[in-house]
Amino acid sequence: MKIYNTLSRKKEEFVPLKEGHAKIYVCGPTVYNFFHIGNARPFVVFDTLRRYLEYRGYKVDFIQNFTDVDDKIINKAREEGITAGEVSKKYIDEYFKDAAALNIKKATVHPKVTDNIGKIVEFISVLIEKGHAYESGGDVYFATRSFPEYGKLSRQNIEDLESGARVDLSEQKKDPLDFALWKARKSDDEIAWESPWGMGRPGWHIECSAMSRDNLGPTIDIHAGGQDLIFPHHENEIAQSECCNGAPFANYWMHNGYITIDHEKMSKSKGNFFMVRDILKDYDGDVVRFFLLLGHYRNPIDFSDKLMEQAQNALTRIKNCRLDLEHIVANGAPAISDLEAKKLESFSAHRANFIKAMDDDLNTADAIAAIFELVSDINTALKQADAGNPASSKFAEKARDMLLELTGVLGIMKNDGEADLIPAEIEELVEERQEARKNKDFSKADEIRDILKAKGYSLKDTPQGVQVIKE
RNA sequence: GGCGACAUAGCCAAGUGGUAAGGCAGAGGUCUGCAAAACCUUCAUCCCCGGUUCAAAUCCGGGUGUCGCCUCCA
Repeated sequence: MKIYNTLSRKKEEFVPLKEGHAKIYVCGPTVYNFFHIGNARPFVVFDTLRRYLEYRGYKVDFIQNFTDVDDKIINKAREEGITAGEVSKKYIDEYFKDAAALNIKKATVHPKVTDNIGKIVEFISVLIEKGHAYESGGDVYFATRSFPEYGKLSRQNIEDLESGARVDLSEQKKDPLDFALWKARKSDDEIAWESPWGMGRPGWHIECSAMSRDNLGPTIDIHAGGQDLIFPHHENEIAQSECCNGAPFANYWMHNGYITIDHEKMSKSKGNFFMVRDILKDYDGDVVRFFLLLGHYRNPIDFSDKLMEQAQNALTRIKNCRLDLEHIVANGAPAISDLEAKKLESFSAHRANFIKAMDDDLNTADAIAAIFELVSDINTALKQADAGNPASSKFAEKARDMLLELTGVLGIMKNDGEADLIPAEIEELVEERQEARKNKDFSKADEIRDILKAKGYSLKDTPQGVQVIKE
């Protein structure tokens, strides 16, 4: 598979450190609020990367951290009169609820900063010993100029950065480019830990370096996150890790594009954001996920109700196909026909196209197109079968399995197995309607259909009998 | 000022040298008691100007426009 590597600005063949294994670290959320659709994009995109690698037979170690100490968390705790720990615990729980709705798998490990203070302190100590960091008034700073390769990820020239840097006189840096590894406690109510430099807490960048190494070792295969993390966050991580470990930090850097509102970046500071929690009131989680995978992960996606509607309608086409197949699996003809067997064989071309697309830097848009082509072929086959001999259960089962195989890689259709059982009361009404139809009492039949609709069940009259769909 | 991305039909969106995928919406038709779904048909020459080439949406140069990073941010 080819992956676009931000480090080289090229698509490169993915060659893992160890054959058949992939070590991936994704920057996770700072847990002081529900996450918004922009935050959701990397979770969904890189979860899809993980699913795809697993589909291709890789064993994937997937680490996504929680930043559970930070100014924002401390401020939120003060506002609400609770502890920072209570704030982060709450939003970690909420993260898992929304993530589950979006069908995002749990990481292999979700390390938290507060569980790793000792390792972070040790990491910083090594940087000081090696002359890459210095203590100043209880703070510790990374000496940026001690790392000659600084700027290699973001392609920033260190002199240009210097001239553009904002000078903050309140800080005790030796150089404006230096950044904090450890922050001294400023007031007694602030959460803090002991360290060789006094009470304080880790800076933002150092945590990822420390937790990545702790879980995956000094060099990893893929480090991923949003484009806005390229500078300074990921640049700083590289500096810290490579200075400390004396080894390359990550071989591949992947960065997803932004979610925009009216073509402007969605961000918490601009206030133009939509929480996933709120979006889920109007749309299913799989629609949200599908929407995020409709475009290439490196391009921006504009979020709007209109586009969500489009995504919902498109996904419904795939879901309808699946429902139709399930109905035939249960009610189809017993024997598979030669024509059907032939059709099934031809479907493998769609699988091949799907793989080809995903192999090309995770081209989910093309992969989805392959799924739609499969859907079209299935629908056409079912249509043809209607004419003469009815579609068989076996055919429907095989076709459904392939559909679920591909949609499963993208995680766009929840596959909790069995469709919801239809209550006896509903079954009775359906029977009653069938009886009415048989007697050509169509007004009664339509009346019953309306009643069922009101109860949340819609009906389709098919050659294989009536299909009941729970909405 | 430094670095970077993008510009394809009404809308969304693939395609990086060989004559425009896929989806949504729309139009016409088939099927159906009706409905729903589905099926068939239909719907673009790729921001502008130059250049390279037998051949360019695709490469090069120059414009125009939109957006982003350089400050917490996915």
